[in-house]
Amino acid sequence: MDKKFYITTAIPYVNDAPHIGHALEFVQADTVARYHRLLGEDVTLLSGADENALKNVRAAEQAGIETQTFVDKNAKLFQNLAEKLGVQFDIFQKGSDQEHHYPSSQKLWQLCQENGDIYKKSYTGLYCVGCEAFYTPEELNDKGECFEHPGKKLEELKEENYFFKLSKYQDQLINLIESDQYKIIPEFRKKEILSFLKSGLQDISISRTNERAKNWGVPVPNDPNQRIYVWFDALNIYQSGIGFGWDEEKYKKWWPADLHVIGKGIIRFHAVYWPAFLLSAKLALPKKLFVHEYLTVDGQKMSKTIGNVFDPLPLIEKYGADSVRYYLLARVSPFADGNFSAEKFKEVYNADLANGLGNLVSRVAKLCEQHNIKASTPSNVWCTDLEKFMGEFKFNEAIGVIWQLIHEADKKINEDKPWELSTEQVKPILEDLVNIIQAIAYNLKPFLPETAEKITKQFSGQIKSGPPLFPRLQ
RNA sequence: GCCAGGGUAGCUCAGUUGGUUAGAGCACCGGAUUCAUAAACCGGCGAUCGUGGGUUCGACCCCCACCCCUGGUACCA
Repeated sequence: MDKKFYITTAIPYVNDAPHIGHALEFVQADTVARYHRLLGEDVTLLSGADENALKNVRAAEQAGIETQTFVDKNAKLFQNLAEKLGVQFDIFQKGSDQEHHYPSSQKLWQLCQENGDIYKKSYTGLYCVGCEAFYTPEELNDKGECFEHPGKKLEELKEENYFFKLSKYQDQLINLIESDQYKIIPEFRKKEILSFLKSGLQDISISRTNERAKNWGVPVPNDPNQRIYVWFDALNIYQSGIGFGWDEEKYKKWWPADLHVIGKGIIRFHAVYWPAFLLSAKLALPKKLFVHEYLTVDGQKMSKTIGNVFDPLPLIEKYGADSVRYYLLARVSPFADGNFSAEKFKEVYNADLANGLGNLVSRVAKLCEQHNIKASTPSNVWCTDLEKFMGEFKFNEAIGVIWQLIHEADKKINEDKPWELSTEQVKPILEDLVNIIQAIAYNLKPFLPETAEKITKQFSGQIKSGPPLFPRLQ
């Protein structure tokens, strides 16, 4: 039996189309998944759609269509983006899936309930009728009004909800995270969560009335008047997608998750709420949480009001999935906000892909063609330190190691000047270069799968020159 | 306000336990070359290391103050 590796992306809200930030996360997760497949592990990559959020209901209302139709349509946009990026989701679990996800989430609820961690309590908060949402005082302007509806007074509203005893798990969580039994990467995020945990936890509300939820979402077991609050069921997509509550065999095989990949904005839900729910239900905890940062566009945060939300699809159409993957993996730090700009993209494309990788492959292929070189069987070994960097999620450094090979090969060609030599003299030199190219192709597989495949094909059997992998842009 | 992490060449970043002229890639300029996508290779330009003090024989690296940026500071109901 191969070792299993279960990895997930975050489950995005589907109240809008995906943007370049989603592409970043998809590509990171896919790269890790592909890498583990190459290590010979049995891998499942799950993504999905958080469809039960009230945001979706409102967005559907605005669009004037049924909520279900709306989320189905948007979920497809995310799946389409993944496909266009060469990202292979083995499972895409929808939150509105009544056949599997509903009973699964209700099961989680019941397990927590059996353990005595769910209780009813009334919640009092400031409610904006216009937004149909509660706000905390900090979220309001200096007049105490919400920003969407200035001039409108907020109501103090009271509502009975089910609460989860988060406070009960404070010490256990601190221990689990401190000891890395649930490992949070990078370290500064771990510290941030620990300081949050140590500041003391309050219980959280995990249900809404039907009225507030607009009758949308997973019903609370044995209470027809309430729906499960979206975070409780959205997190459970990680389990409902692999059989929890509907296929125990499957669930047993894959759970716990070996890795959750998420953005910094939702770390609390994944580092605190999620493990607490699982502890309460007496289920195994995920092993690792990798937290990436955000992308800015032209140095600014993406926002609808600024109007700079960047759609990656046209970019993929024009330059190919691997060009976009390369930028996101090699030129965006995994642990710091990265920037995306069209100029920078073009610069990187020309310097690294066209002039670097593409040109090296072209020149070696041509020389091999001229001297009738046949490729030997590739040896498929990882570059020095690549495994180390991958273990630390340093995709940019891992790729840097591959590019080191490219530069060395280019340098060697210039020194050896194979074009001045006879076929007999040049043969060992070219064979050496072919080995290097094959090594580059193999190491590229997790990052640029399509390109790796092309090179592997070109450098097997009789080697011939071909069209440029990455045509230079003017 | 408090907590955490940052401010190093035009841009993105490296800089080990403080120690000779602070590094790399990209961009830019020049040389040389042709196997290659006017690509590769070689060389050059380019940093008072946020500011002001201090410790030390010696600090980008330690201490103090200040300025600026980012994230967190929860029933995101």
